[in-house]
Amino acid sequence: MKEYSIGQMSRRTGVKVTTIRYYESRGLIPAPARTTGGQRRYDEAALERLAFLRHARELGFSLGDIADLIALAEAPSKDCAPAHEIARKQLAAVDRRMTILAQLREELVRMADADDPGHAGKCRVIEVLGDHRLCIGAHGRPDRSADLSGS
Amino acid sequence: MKEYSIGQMSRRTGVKVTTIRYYESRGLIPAPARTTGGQRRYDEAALERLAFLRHARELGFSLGDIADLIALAEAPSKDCAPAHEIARKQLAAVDRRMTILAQLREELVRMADADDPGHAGKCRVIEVLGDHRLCIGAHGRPDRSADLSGS
DNA sequence: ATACGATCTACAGCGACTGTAGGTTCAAGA
DNA sequence: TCTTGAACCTACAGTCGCTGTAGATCGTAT
Repeated sequence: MKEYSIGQMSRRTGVKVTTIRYYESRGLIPAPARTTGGQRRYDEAALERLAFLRHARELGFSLGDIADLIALAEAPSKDCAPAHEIARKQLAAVDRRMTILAQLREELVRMADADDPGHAGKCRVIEVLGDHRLCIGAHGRPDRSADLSGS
Repeated sequence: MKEYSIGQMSRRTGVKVTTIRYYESRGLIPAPARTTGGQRRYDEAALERLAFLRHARELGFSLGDIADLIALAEAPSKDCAPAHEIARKQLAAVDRRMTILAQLREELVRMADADDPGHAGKCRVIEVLGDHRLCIGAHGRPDRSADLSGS
């Protein structure tokens, strides 16, 4: 059966070496076997778990959510409503982010090709960013608690 | 001329009180006038600056970028190429994020309405998340450095 | 005058990493 | 077999952008 060093794990999943160790320290992946010299050696299962982790992180799940998911997956079945709840929550968050990003993209486009770089003097980038009146209240919801914080 | 307490600033811009103080401590907004009792009193200009800040944050600019932008805006014109550079960088980042989010959204939708919550037993949420083979390498770029980190 | 919410400072803590220092191990080539 | 040099190890501090806490003070409406 195949064995992987932490570096190979990193290359195969795209998760940085330091981050893999961090995940281990957080209990998100089990402590792997070690060589006599103390280096980590992972098996196929560990590779899959790490890929799952990377995947879930990309989906925007917090490490806490992921831990919950893992616990759910390892618990003797039971009710999966909590898992749905987590997924739905993430979906809502993603939708929110996408909406904002779409609006923002337009403004950035306006900014980026406002005038050729090099032209000194009037600089639309700063102008547009400064002229928040154009969009204050358009995206975001002033007079309510900000939802800038992620997750 | 109107004056605003920090709480009013917060309500008007959607930036939390603590965050406003944080921005001040980071030098992103100037220290405002104070009442004899020591409470902050802001003017219209400060309100605009804060709105700008909120706006720029929503656009995905880092506080560092924003500081640069402010410096550029306050400097005696000069060359605005750096501002363009920042805007273009952000635009690229936004595009990247949107692409990823769009793909992820689909997976989340698949998960979220995989089966009605309540049905015990098989839980597609965990199943889908576990079956990362469906997407490993599809989004994200394994074998390259991960770009999970923001900004 | 009193009450009560808003504000003050200072500082610790969070999430999710990332980087550093200083040492050890492993695998491939000479 | 020996030697190199990349990869690995631990421990811990630092980053970013906030957020929360404690305990005191302020300001305004009644």
